[in-house]
Amino acid sequence: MTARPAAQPPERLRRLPSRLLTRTAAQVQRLVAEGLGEYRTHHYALMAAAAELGPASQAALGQACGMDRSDVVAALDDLTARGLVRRAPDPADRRRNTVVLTGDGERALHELDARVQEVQQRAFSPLTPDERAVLADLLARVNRHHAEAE
Amino acid sequence: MTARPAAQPPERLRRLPSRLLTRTAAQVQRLVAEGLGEYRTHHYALMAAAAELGPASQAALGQACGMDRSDVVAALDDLTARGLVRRAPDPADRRRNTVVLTGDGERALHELDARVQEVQQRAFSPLTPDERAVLADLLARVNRHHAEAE
DNA sequence: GCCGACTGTTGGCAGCACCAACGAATTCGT
DNA sequence: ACGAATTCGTTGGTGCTGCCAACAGTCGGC
Repeated sequence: MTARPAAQPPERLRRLPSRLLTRTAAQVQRLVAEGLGEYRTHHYALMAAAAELGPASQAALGQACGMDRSDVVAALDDLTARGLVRRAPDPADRRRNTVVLTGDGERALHELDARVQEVQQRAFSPLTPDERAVLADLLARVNRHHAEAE
Repeated sequence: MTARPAAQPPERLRRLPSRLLTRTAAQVQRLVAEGLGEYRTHHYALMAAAAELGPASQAALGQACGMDRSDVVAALDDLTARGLVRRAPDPADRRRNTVVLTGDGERALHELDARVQEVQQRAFSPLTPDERAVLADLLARVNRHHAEAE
């Protein structure tokens, strides 16, 4: 070993809040992905939305999850293929598909809920409960500020 | 207008710290990307590393920026094509390329520094300076925790 | 001198976030 | 009532970021 210079990130990057934010998000996202196993975040988001909204159109689900219509299609294709969700044309508005969670879908969602909660613990384990709350609050305010501006 | 149901995200997602983190990061990242204009974050990171490390190998730059060797190659290809960086074989170790910032590169970096700083202001504008410091500290601790575990 | 490790390079993949266009269906404006 | 504008699902792309595998050339330790 030739006495590595420690390879510290450049000063400008180390002090850059946006970088800290995106890199930490990437680390946590990686943990989440591992926790979700065979599912993607899109799958979990849509199942959660379907469970809470009840029968809803794809557009409604997409809007609730903040995802693009085309990505909703792809994710629902996966979920229907696994029998976790049913897509049926809405008789009241034939443009729409009514999406509902199947029994298997509900079971899968509960399972994922557990896995996701477990990951939250590990992801933010360096912080006390109070600190986690502070972090969530600060992030929520930043998030909201940028979301409000459409 | 037909009284939109507000399309609030599902409860489970709204309360999910990891989601808050990743979505906020995405919002901020978008601002950064706009601020960087014709450059990517990789470009800025590498130029910053090159400026602070002085003449260095691609491997050293990549390690400093936490990016993959292959991505370093691609980004440096862009930067050399724009004349912002020079790649020369290291006579002391012919495996390596010595990378240095050109005059144009330094000027471009200064310009980007300014743009990036301006973006930080806008990105975290809902927070007071104290709160920004708290946020940075919390993120840094989470970040460090996951980084230490290799 | 050999073998293992490192370097740059190529080429690939996955996830997430987008965007454009299209046909079918519905709603709005008048 | 009827044409225009809008909505919905779908298809098929794009870009950025973060990876990984393989390979040839080079170097270091033994």
